[in-house]
Amino acid sequence: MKIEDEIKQPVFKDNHQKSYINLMYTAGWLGLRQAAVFREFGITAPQYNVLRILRGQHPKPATVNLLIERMLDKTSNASRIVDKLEAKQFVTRTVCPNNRRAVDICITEAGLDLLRRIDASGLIEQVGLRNLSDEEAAELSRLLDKIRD
Amino acid sequence: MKIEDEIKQPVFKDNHQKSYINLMYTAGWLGLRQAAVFREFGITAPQYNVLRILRGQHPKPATVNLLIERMLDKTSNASRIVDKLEAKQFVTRTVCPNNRRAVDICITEAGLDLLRRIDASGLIEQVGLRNLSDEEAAELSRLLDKIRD
DNA sequence: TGCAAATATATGTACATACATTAAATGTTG
DNA sequence: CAACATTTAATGTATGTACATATATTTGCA
Repeated sequence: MKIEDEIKQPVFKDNHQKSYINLMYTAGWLGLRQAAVFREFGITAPQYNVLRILRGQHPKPATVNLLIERMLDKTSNASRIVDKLEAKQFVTRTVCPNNRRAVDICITEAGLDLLRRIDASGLIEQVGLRNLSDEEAAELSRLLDKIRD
Repeated sequence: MKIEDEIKQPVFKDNHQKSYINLMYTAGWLGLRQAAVFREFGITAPQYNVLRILRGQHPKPATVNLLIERMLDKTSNASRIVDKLEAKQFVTRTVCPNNRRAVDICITEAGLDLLRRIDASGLIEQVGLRNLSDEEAAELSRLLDKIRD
């Protein structure tokens, strides 16, 4: 459905405004679908993103700083997301021996297993941009990079 | 900056995954900048969106249902956003006489004035997609519509 | 050495989001 | 018309977001 119909706004000031609104709307639309998948597995999207970063580091630990650097939403509160994952025993948190200000965060076997099950389900791909061709996906990424220049 | 560098992830599974992550990241990036503008005027982005919808209806009232239909994030809690706007006296809320389940929400003169000041500041345009040409903005919107098909 | 600045993380507060539930008013139908 | 279903909005709870502030540790340097 076109964005005009989705939000029942028949006319926009210009293509820039229309595209901006479409971008924010579509990100929310995708986020909702993604969240529904994660909910089946008992986590949220930010928690999933943190787990993926930790898997990328495994078996090395990550610090909160490293998580913030790599998270999609850089200003989100990594500490509290780690709190939730720790409560579910998907990560461990230990004071870093070399630098006692920092905290070493590691994904547990249960965390790795959860990611494996999510990957194996194939549900993530179904929520993605499967309607776009490879070329269209590349062009979209190019335009998005340009927005942030 | 390219998305690979923004989140320090040098390689993606495919263009679809890269583009998906880029979309979510860019929406957050734009949202942060937009929020900074609204903060200067004492409101948040969802509150601004509700005020714009109400201005579009003015002088007719809107119901909570109408707001939900037209909001960018359809699942957000329109009731509580209206609470905040009412506390700042940018909207009024009165029980609808024809249907006492519903609530008539109207933008006040102070609300209209706030929107005028935000528009006049030109700050919104500065946060938008000014790096894209008109054709690129149109192409982006087309791709986004296709994602949601 | 000692003290200020920088670093790393955690916490507090206000707001928003997501979803389930509740409460009141209205519609429907046997 | 009475019982039940539907509609409309508000509320409860858990999580996340944005930013300011606090706390502990380390570093730099006078």
